[in-house]
Amino acid sequence: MKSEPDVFSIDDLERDGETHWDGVRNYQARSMMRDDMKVGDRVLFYPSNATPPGVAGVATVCKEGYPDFTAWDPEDKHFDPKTDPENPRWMMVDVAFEAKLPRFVPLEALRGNPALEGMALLRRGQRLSVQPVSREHFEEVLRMGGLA
DNA sequence: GCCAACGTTGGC
DNA sequence: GCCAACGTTGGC
Repeated sequence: MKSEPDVFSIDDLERDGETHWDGVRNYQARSMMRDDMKVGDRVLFYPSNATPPGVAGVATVCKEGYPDFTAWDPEDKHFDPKTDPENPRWMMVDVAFEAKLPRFVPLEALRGNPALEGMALLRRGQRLSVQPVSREHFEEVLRMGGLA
C-alpha cells in the first residue's frame, strides 16, 4: 500500500497504532480492499512521492472492507458527491502497525533484485495505490529490509 | 518542473 | 460504444 509521507507516514502509523486507509478513489484498489484483503494479511508500507521511494515497513489488516465514510463528507479532500450512502462506492480497510524495516528498501534496490521480477510495483506506469504482492516477493522484500 | 502512463469524463 | 480532452500519479 502506498502513502505519500507528507500525508501519512510509517512514523504516523507507528504513533497511531492503526489507521483507516481512507481516500482511495480508484476502482481496482477499492475492489482489492473490499474483496481480497482479510484480517491478518500483511502489508508492505510504501512511501510514494518520497525521496527516495521504497518500502519502509510492515502493517497488518485489522478490519476488513467497509464503506469509506470520508466520501460523504463535503469537507473532506476526497469527497465524492456522486456516491450514495445506500450503496457505497468507496471502501477501505483498517491496518495496524507491525514493524519498520531495520533497513529501508529503496525502489532502486527492488528494481535491481532479479528475485522480484514480475512484481506489480515494478511494472512501468504502475500507479495503483493498493497492489497484490506474492508470498515469495513479500518475503524477499522483508529479507532485503533486514526482517526475517 | 517534466512527462509518461493511465483513469475518467463527456460529446457524439 | 468510441475516443479526444483532461486530470492524476509518481518517478526522475
